[in-house]
Amino acid sequence: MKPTKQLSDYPQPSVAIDLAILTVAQGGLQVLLMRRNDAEEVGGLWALPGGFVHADKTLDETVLRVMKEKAGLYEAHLEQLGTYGALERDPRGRVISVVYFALTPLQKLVAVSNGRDDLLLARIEVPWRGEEGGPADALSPDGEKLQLAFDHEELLGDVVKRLRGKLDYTPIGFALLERHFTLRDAQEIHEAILGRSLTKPAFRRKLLDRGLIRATGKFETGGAYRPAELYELK
Amino acid sequence: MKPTKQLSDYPQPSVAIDLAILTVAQGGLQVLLMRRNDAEEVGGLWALPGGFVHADKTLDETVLRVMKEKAGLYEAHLEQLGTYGALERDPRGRVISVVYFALTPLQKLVAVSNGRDDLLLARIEVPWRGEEGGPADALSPDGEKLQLAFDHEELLGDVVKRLRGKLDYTPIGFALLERHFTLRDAQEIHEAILGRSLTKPAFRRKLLDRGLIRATGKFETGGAYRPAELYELK
DNA sequence: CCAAAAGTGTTGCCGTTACACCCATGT
DNA sequence: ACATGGGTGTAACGGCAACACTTTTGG
Repeated sequence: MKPTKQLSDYPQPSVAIDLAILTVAQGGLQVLLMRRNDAEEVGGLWALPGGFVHADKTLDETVLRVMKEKAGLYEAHLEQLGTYGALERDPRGRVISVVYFALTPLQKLVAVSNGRDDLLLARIEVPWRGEEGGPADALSPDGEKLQLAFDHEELLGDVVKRLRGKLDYTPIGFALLERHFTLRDAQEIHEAILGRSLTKPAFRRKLLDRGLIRATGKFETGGAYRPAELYELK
Repeated sequence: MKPTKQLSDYPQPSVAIDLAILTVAQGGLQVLLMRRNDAEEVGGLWALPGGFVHADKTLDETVLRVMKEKAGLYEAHLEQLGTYGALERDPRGRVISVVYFALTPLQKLVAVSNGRDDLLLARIEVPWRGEEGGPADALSPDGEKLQLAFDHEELLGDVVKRLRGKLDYTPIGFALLERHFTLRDAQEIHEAILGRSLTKPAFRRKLLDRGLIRATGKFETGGAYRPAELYELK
């Protein structure tokens, strides 16, 4: 922050962050989208929340600012995905975006998007399986495909790929659950992210044998039939 | 590229790429360092090659430019690691760096660094094992620890961590070998990256059973004792 | 024939899966 | 009592590691 000296004699790109806020609902991954109100090419399209990185702010500070100002969210599991620098990705000019994703349980998001017509929790649908990648589709609650601004479909595909890849060797999936959860909850989260069903006993033991979670001795209430035990992350 | 409209009313950071060019030699990971000749804080220190991203160049173009101009390398396995945006990481001003790493066989690098006293192939030493992370040390050929400019020690640690993590579920290690290689060559590469020894039969079969490599029918020449068969990546 | 390194066979361990079953609870 | 979902026992499979072993070459 002593801009007395010119660091580069060339015109520089702008730097922004884009943030994919993800949760699981109705058996599938969902992403929080925002309607652009620009008077330009992307006006009216849905897009990931984002914001420019100012010279006196770190990347993390900028992500937190966007998460709070644009989506009303104050904390979540945050992770950097990567940086996208294609020349024409933003029709307004040269913008390089550092992409982050946030994971949070559904309850923290519904309060936010309710009553705002510029925010939408959209279902993510990936047309691919396993190793490959590619763009992902965002679907409105009616089930119609939404056209996203910029390269955000590509980007959303990359987020899902990263998430699936890290799911079974990190505790990342638990960021989508409340502090106390049942094993069924955990399984549903994992199934929603992977897009396939898992066998119950295998899943249970995998979690327990790894020693990442701990039984609390408490049980869920209110449900019909036998209540399941509540667990928590160690 | 129609910068007619102001994208942001705030002062923007500069964007650079930093490139860790890695190879394996003498049983260990090595990185290509460059001596800074600035007249400022970092002058005289060793650092990763880097360069600013101009408004009309993509990130990939910039990485290729740096690799060619600064290190004389024309192709390699290239991968984006992440983006570093701490405020004071560059004492000259606010610079955000997108960090890449390149993997290439030793032979392509020795020709480059020979005869240039501003380039050095430094041994990487990581003071940690397994899951954890942290900064990595760069050692001169004499074995003395080099002080790196900026946050490059931290960054180098992150590169090694990523490399180790991806080593056994991607063919990334083969980027450090020539097109034809023996199984012993491959094992030495893997041992150098992981920093521990592997058992021969297990390693052989792991590679062969996965079907990633193919025997060529040719054999190495010139060595003493029994020649090993040459393999190639499928 | 010997040394050194290439390459193979056998065994056992361990994490994961599949399937069948028992258990606990609310209606 | 019964339906429903929670939770467990057991057996089989497959990847992987360790060890001992055989094979091939140069000297």
